[in-house]
Amino acid sequence: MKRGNISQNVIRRLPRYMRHLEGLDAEGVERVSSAELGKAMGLTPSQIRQDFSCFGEFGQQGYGYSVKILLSELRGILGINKSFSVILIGAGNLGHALIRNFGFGRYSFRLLAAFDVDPALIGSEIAGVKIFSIDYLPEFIRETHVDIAVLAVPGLSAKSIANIVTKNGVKAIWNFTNIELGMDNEGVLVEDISFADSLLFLSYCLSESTAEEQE
Amino acid sequence: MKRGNISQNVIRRLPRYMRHLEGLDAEGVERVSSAELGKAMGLTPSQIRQDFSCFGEFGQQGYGYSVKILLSELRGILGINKSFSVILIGAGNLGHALIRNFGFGRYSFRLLAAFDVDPALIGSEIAGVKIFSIDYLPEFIRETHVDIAVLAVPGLSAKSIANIVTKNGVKAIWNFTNIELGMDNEGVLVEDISFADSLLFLSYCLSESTAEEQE
DNA sequence: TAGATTGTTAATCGATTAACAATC
DNA sequence: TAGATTGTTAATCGATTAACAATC
Repeated sequence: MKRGNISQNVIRRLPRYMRHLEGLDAEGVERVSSAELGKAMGLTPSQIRQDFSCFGEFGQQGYGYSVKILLSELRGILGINKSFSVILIGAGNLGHALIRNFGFGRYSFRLLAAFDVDPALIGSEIAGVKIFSIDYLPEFIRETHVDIAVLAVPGLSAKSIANIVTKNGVKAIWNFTNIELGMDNEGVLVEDISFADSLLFLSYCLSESTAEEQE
Repeated sequence: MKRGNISQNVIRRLPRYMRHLEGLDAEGVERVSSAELGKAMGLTPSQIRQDFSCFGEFGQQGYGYSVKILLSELRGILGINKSFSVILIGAGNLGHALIRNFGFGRYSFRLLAAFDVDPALIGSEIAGVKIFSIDYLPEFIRETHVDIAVLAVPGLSAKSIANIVTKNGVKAIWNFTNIELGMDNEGVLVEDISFADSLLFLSYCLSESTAEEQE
């Protein structure tokens, strides 16, 4: 499987493809063409075929794609079969929401533990996930293989915790704080979820559309 | 201000510019050149100047940009001075997190009210925000101008609630559910925050980088 | 004035779309 | 076989980068 210079645009579309195909699979649909999928998702058939062809030949001329086969290929490409291990740092409201409602297991992520500074939380359990003191974090990471650390802490502690986890060998950070960690921690992958950026995009669009109405 | 065909790429960079400039402003920095800003953000000076020039001429030759002026221009462009009104639907863990920790007020969003189905929550207040029964939602929207509805409900009720809010005149939906609303509700803006898509992107990158090591 | 840096035009690069031979 | 649809190559379109005159 020789690849590595596939554009981010393509990769960011893969989870969407997967979700749509899961939907079709759940409905009992067995085959789908790039034309049908494109119509449902608002993409051109060309783009869909180009995207898939970055990774292999998953379809059949004259037939289309088998939903189940394509789904299983996409799962493989996205690394779902690797069952990456995850720890959560910060068990506040957002941390609770992630543990209880996100469903790490749905895509085979293994949520091993959560960490917090609050003595009222330490030692307790949420939906089967134990909450440890953050003091125990470095030791835990050294003793246990952790792929991904979820940062759901206040912005102020983001940088110091990012340092702790990267120093102790975590490979990736899923960053919910509004602090950009990118530059400092070379070698670690960082994926930001910025609520503010997302809402401000909406704000821009609203602002534009109301401005048009007044013209 | 004649514009309207500015690419999404540009617009999605604007909040990042704003945050960096807020940082500089807080440090007391008064001026910044596109070269300095580019270095700090990992962008080319050319791109930064191109981006800004979509909206006007905010700099001075030989000097650069006044941090305060640029910041205020960006705020204007993003619609922050319009103080858009927001309601939150779903006051579970994620809803709590948004009310308590997100800080709608920081960018002048006015969070008017929250809605939920849980009788234990209805009538209570979180950080000054009242929680109403979801039965009251249509009436509330008709009586009060609501720009943005935040959907922090379980996926199953996403579509029906999206219909309710759009029918009653809400202009935009900030969608935290894993349901894509785009196609159905024509005329309403939808911005998705998909936790799963974001984590799966990380999963892909991790998967690739571990594959490389084994070569 | 000389140096610096913008705003903008032109050049390059990459991503999307269209077309079509291959083939199920 | 005939019809349909892929995978891929070529064409187009758009976004980023480079260059430079304008000017503070």
